[in-house]
Amino acid sequence: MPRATLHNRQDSLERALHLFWQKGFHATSLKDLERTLDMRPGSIYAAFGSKDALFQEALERYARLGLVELERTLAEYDSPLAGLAAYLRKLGCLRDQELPSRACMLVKSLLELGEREQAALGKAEALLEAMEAGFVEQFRAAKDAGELEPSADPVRLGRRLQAEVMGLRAYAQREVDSQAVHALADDMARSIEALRLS
Amino acid sequence: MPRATLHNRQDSLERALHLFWQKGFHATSLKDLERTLDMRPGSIYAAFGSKDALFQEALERYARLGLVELERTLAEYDSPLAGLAAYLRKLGCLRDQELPSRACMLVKSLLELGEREQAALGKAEALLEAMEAGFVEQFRAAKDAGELEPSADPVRLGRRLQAEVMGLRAYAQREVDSQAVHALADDMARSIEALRLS
DNA sequence: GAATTTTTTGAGCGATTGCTCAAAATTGGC
DNA sequence: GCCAATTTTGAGCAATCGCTCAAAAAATTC
Repeated sequence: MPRATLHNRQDSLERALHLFWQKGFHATSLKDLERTLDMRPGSIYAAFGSKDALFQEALERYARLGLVELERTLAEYDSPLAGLAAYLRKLGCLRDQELPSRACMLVKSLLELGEREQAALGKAEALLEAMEAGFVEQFRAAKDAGELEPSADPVRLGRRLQAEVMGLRAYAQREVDSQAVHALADDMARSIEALRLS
Repeated sequence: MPRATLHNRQDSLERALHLFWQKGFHATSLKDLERTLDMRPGSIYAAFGSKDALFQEALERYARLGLVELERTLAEYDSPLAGLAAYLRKLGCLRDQELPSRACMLVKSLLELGEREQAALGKAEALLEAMEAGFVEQFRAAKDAGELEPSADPVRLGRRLQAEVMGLRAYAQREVDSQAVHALADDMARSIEALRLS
């Protein structure tokens, strides 16, 4: 058996994710990828197939890591509602970290991609739906635990939270004071906490 | 004086806005613009200077029309809070109209543009700030009218509403049931109405 | 209708796009 | 050290990108 592979595939994917998340699909050229991955076009195509396919793999990795982060946060709290509130506050602090972008890559893709990138767009939609399903499930758990009033609708609450997260992270992309984003996340977290019965 | 101008500048700008709003900056090519405006490259450049400059003009027109729509809605209600709630519900119905996109063009631009389009990006940020300022002003009016409790902070409320609108319209871009978007907008509107004192 | 002034045209520029593929380089087994 | 297997290379393709500019077309004035 011959020549060991020079580049770690996972590591290359991570670098590509970083680049796509920062610049978006269209603004990222293959030259950019060649530079960032330190790979020549042939190697990139051998490893990932096409720019579009590489982007889709990056999207999936992004969403998987995001879901892990959500579940890790929720696991720290016995109360489902407290977990969601903590998750929102954590999102409000994303701004302080050094990340490719403060906005959600799924939302960036949802807003940027068109019919010509339908496969990737469909993937982004599906991943957003999975995120929303996670929120709904958590609200259902809160209801089962008696944290919510019996008339509460977990589907509507999950949808609302999904929209709030989208809004929070889009807002965070603006060049506003870091404190403003913290306050916004806190306001949203309080709304969740206010749902708690007595 | 010679040759009357063949194309109405305002009309061309409107068509360009339509195209940019739908496809975004990067995915819109000059060939697309030539087709949509029915103008040859030379004419486009004579009229607007560059693709970037045309995009910026389109952004400004978009924001101006959006602000007019907001103020028209608010003017229909004596109560500031009722006006904002009605505005949210109206946004929830955007989906039903035949528009270039359900998402806000300012947010699309905020998430898509990078350093290479800094002028347009800065313009999008400024226009978003103007929108937020409008919300803040409305909450201040609500407070002055005694609709809000004295401890309410119009700046935080305006920021929150801005984020909610961003989230609502990003959510509406998804291929979800139209009824879900209506329900989401209604939930947000109720939150505004719930701020009203007794 | 000739002269003047402005608009419109469209071929085509240099640069960049995503991508291909034959050749070179690199490894392990013998 | 040679062979076989696999990866990596990078010149370069066809297409498209945003854009330019000399020439053609059109409208007004006299």
